[in-house]
Amino acid sequence: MTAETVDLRLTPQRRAVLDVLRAATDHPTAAEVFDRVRRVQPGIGSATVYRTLGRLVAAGQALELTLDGQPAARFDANTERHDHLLCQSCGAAADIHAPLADGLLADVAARTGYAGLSYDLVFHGLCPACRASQAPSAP
Amino acid sequence: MTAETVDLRLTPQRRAVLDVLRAATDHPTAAEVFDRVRRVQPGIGSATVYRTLGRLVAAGQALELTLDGQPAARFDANTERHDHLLCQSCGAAADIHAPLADGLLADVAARTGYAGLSYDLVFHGLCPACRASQAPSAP
DNA sequence: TGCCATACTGAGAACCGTTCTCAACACATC
DNA sequence: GATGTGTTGAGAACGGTTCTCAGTATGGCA
Repeated sequence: MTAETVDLRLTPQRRAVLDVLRAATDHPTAAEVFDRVRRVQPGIGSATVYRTLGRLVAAGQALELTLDGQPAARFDANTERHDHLLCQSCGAAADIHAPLADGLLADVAARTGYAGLSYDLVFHGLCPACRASQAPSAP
Repeated sequence: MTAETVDLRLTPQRRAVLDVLRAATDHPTAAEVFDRVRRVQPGIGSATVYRTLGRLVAAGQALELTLDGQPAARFDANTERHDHLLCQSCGAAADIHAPLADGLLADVAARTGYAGLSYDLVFHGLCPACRASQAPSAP
């Protein structure tokens, strides 16, 4: 099935949420998605946005990320296998590819007896902009 | 400093929270910690438990984990570098060591310009018990 | 075209985990 | 004992999310 062939009725509200998510590169929270969707669908309610995000995640059309220390979930329309990089200072979240060593997943499965293993890998650090702004200046 | 030398006054309430956390192997939520602490300190309030957990995390005496799809944070008194394994069916969380390939962190830092990188690695799968209970039985 | 069953919507209440506020208390120091 | 500081417990408040429900839109069918 193509990315368009969602297993749910594609109402204008749902299309708007999907469009906002696909246009976003900053891993918006549900509240941010709601905000952006309201610009094109002013009458939409927050329940609809939450419901739609949940459906999209369930249908594999979006990913939900819960990042340490952040109360609100973030959403990502990039459903390709990828990892995340999080700035501890400004909270920015970026996508990155940092595949695990070959065999690590199989090794973990063999050691633990778990089946159908997948993983989430999140890097934490200080982004270049925050490094620059926090660098100690000469006195 | 030793594990006992916490940078805060060690009141009976704080000791009880720390004891509960150290005795736990199941990554309890704050509510679960509260529940267990109340068995030994019946008068303790939830605010004290949340405050203490926050202090312990800030002091490096405990780790806070926020796991995808679970609204409540979980706590872990094992502050050694380790990863986690999460059962998608029963929600059990286990500790595991699955170190990243040498140089991956440096590679990510070099590629992205981020500094002071650390990471969280969480595996998802079906634990042996859930596998057994969900195995299709012959008709 | 009209009817029906079903799915979807928006508003707001409810819920849950967490944090805040504040008066009372405990403790160390003098 | 007086003082200052940090801690406590109760409960209110908060933010994010889900639930409820009446109204509406949609698709299938005759």
